[in-house]
Amino acid sequence: MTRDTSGQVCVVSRDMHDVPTYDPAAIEAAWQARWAERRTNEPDLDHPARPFYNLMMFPYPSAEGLHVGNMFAFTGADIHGRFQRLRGNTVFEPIGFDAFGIHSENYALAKGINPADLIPQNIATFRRQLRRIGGMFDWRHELSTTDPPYYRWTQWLFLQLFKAGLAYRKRAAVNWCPKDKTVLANEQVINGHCERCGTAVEQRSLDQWFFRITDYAGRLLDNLDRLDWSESTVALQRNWIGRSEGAELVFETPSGQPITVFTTRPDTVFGATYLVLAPEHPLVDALTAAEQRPAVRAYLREVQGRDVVSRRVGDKKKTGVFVGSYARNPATDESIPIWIADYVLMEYGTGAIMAVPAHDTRDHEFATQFKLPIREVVRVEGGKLPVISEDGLLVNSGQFDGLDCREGARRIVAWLAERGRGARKIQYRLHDWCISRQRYWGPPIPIIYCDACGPVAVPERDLPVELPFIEDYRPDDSGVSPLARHTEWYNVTCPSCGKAGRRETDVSDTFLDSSWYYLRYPSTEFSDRPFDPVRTSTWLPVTTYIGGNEHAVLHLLYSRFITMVLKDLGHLEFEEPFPKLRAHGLIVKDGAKMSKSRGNVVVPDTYIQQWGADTFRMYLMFLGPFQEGGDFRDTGITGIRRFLEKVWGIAHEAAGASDRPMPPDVVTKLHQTIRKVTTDTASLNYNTAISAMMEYVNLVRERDAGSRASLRPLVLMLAPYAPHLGEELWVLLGGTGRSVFDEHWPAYDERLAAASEVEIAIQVNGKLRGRLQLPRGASQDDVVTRALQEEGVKKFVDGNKVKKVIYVQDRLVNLVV
RNA sequence: GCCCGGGUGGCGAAACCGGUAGACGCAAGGGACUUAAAAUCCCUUGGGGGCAACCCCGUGCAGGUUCGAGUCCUGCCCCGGGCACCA
Repeated sequence: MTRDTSGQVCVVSRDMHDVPTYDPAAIEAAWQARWAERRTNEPDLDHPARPFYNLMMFPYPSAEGLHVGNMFAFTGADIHGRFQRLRGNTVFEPIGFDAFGIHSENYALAKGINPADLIPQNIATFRRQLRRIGGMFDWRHELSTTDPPYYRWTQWLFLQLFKAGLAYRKRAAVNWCPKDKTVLANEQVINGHCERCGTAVEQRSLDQWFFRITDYAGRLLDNLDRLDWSESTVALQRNWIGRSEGAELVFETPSGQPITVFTTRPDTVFGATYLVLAPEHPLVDALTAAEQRPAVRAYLREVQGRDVVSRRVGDKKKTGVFVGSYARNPATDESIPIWIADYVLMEYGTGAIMAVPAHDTRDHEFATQFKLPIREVVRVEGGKLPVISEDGLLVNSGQFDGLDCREGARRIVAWLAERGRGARKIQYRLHDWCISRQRYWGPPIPIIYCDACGPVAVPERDLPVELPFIEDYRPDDSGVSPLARHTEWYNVTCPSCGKAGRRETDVSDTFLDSSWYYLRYPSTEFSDRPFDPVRTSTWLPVTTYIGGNEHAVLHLLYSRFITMVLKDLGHLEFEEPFPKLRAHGLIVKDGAKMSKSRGNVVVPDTYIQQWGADTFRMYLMFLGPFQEGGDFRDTGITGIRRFLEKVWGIAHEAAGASDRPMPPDVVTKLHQTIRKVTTDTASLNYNTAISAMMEYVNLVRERDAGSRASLRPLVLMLAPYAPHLGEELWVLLGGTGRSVFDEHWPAYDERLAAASEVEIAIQVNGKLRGRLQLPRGASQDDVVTRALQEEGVKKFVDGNKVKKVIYVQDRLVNLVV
């Protein structure tokens, strides 16, 4: 044993001679330098043999640096890329930084630094860490969403949607902190209070930009069927899009304007005993009777005083007010009262509902509270109101009595449709995408307001609209972005008429930045186009996308939407950017998500310093299944290091010795190992692939069978996991050339992987009673004969007649007596 | 409430299509080497019983299907994640 100067314990091989110390720090630094110098990770993007676009979700460069969760994700994705390269693909593995947004801005605010100064520092740290872990990144194509040459095209993207009528302005409620005088994101509102100062948050109505993603809801949903995605991610998207089948029904009112409601249960219309409008519903004013006006006004004020978040929290007491007028139930022709209540949301359906208190929990609660009539129209045996089930029969429903709910729904909608009082309707839960942020740290929305022309697009030749450096970028009480205070930036001439105009001061959502970055990577060197058509057709859509389910809805849905729009506008030839997506699991610490506020963030740097990047990479992958994640703990990291030391040792011994033939059992094990490591690596089951390599190494050592022939395939399989050691040992075992990653993944021979002897389990009545070592392919008769000679078996057969024999070739025999 | 995961030794986990439960690794205990320790190497390690060969029990719980169930079915319980006054 030796100790090096850093005090680390270094292990020498069991033979003690000629084997140098495994020093990961030195090896890793040397190979990282060689990769850069030899351009090992820079594929020819114009002439790839077999293009393989290996994409991973780019990080937000936080001030804390890469955490273990990021490392886990990037390592798993990098192994995939390196494996695919060894399989003969030309792998493009880019990396970049998602550096705009409220997180950076809030952190900068807290520290009193300008984000324009802070972010480059953070990126430098990330870059250093990403190199240190040995990712196969093509740094030529690095991008940051905060660079003007990038966000120029983010703004261009906005303009394409604007010109296509897919971007529009609408007043919408935002959270407003009256003390900090700023707009808050929903995540910044904790139980109705500002996360910073604790003041109760209010609603404010502001004009905001929206993208019409709801126009694409059906397509976004239907395409999911033909994507090769992790099931968990698909389920999350389905949920989010939230398709509901039902009907829109029309209720006449005395105002002359009918109220349309959406319902998933048109079969219950005979039980609709009142209507409820959202407080923001446009007909509220027209339908309010004179004597109810003060009460309605008071209620609207009360609702306004609440924040956007707690409005949506379900289990609270119902509030509402009667407007003083009545509507006509289209099925019964009865007059039913019209109420307003904030449990009805303007953003979903039509902002109005027919209340069926007998068959909806919320309506039932409301009706009970305000003493409104409850009429049962669905009967279920033994059911107690409110009955929600669709497995019942209609009652109190005129000519539809006795029908089951589903059939009743069809007939009732058809009947109402005939009389112009309703129609079938598919409703989605998805809302249009609000992209405005009344903030500083984002790309300015490229619009100029002109009193004569209205909102005018900034001409594309004038892009980017650069984000000006503003010393004091704190939000103020105007409710608009601090950009408005920069007067020379703010005041411009209208590009259309030349008169005085004003710039849009909102910046766009950071999810817009990340909705197209994968299109940019292969084309970063082109300054005059967002993505080059040839490069794009060569490299896109993305071959494999690996990322976490925290982005299952927003990022992945927005990216799909933007790609569809670009296809419809003729800029792309495909409409799904990520045909294959794999979600990795979450790395937690002590059972909880890592977060700064919990104080359980694990910083990888010290581990890498102590153990080396190769050991740490493999340890993260050995923790559990990549697609499930797990709890981070550092016990056991030593096991991986010991494994790499063993490989190091036998490789050095083999390199110094003359070659000798492999024993037959080692040959068998080698082919079995190649088979298992190949399938497991391909399917991202990295933990079991590593186990298989360990088993192989254990056997090679036990049988003293280290040789070039037995170790070269191992080194090739190990290389994606421990790339620096892979390179080093490849050279040691006689490899020449630029890199081990220019070599070929080892092949296995199915015949050689078949062991000549197998162990067969003997069961009596399904219970294990013995085992037999037999040559592969033994016949049933032979096995049964041999089995019956076994003492342990005889005892349980006990002279009884064997009634039935179940034989599974080379595995098991079961004697039923 | 709805939608996904998951529940297996002291711990992280394996187990092809229903076919020998616990591979691989950690930790722990014992031994070898050493003046000693570390490292390394060897052995033991799901629970219970037995001198032993062996036997019984065991994959969240209760049933079921099957020659055979961690795996399939029915009904529950618990944990993690997502959505949620969505009509």
